[in-house]
Amino acid sequence: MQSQKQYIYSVILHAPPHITAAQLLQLCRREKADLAMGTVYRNLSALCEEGKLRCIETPGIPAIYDTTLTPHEHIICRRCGSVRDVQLPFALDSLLTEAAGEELTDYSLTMGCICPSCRARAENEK
Amino acid sequence: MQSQKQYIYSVILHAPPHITAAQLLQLCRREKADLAMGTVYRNLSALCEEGKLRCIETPGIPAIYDTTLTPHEHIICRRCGSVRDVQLPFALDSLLTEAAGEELTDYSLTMGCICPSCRARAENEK
DNA sequence: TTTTGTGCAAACTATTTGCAAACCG
DNA sequence: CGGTTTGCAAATAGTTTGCACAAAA
Repeated sequence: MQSQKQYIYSVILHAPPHITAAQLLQLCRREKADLAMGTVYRNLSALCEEGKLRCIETPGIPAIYDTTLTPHEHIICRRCGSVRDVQLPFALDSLLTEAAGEELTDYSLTMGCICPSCRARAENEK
Repeated sequence: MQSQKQYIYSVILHAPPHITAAQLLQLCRREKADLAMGTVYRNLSALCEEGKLRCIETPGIPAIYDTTLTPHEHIICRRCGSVRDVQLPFALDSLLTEAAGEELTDYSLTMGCICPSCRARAENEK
């Protein structure tokens, strides 16, 4: 039998580009009804450590797993929760390292917005 | 009797500049043994909404409350958890807004490092 | 007396972990 | 057989909330 890790990886590759562990579990369970939450988390962590996934942790909301490995940041709609990639036209980590005056082990950045469609909906409701 | 909110505010003003709700509770309980955790959280939230405090939420670690209101970012030692302010020599929010191409409601940034004293300690243990 | 604040305990959410059974080589 | 992976359930951590009572206005 195919390992759950491989299976989970194949599912996430064909899923929307930003997905939470719970959403992924739901997707997987369509085919494998007895897949356990713990297994999903364990394997997602493993895949992150292998460098096959990125995990975006943002305060207050569930972690989002991302299959895009090239450097980019994220903007999330505070109303509907949708996530969009943002390419910065400069090397943020160098700027931060310089400003901090010491080596960084990591940094975490998330931007918040009200996305265009939520904004439009809000307009309509006025 | 003085409201707990005023009391909590006065304690945090004289406490170390970055403090968690749990640490603050401990401090407060030296004088007021029956202060409740829920009360601390409720009043810290209220003080934040009044703009008297900033709350720095970072994935994986308890929120840190900060009495410094001028714009700055934070770097945290991944080994000992100590927090230090970092002044950026540029306006990050403008850069981010421009890169995102839309208005931001907020952004959250935290840098991680191994602080000098932890680094020194690690050297010694080699 | 109507509103507001408080202590307590329980609830909540996302994630992690211990363990025994299942699987794989 | 012996190490690894899984499902399950319980544990964890930080924070929030419901509620009955106390305080204040």
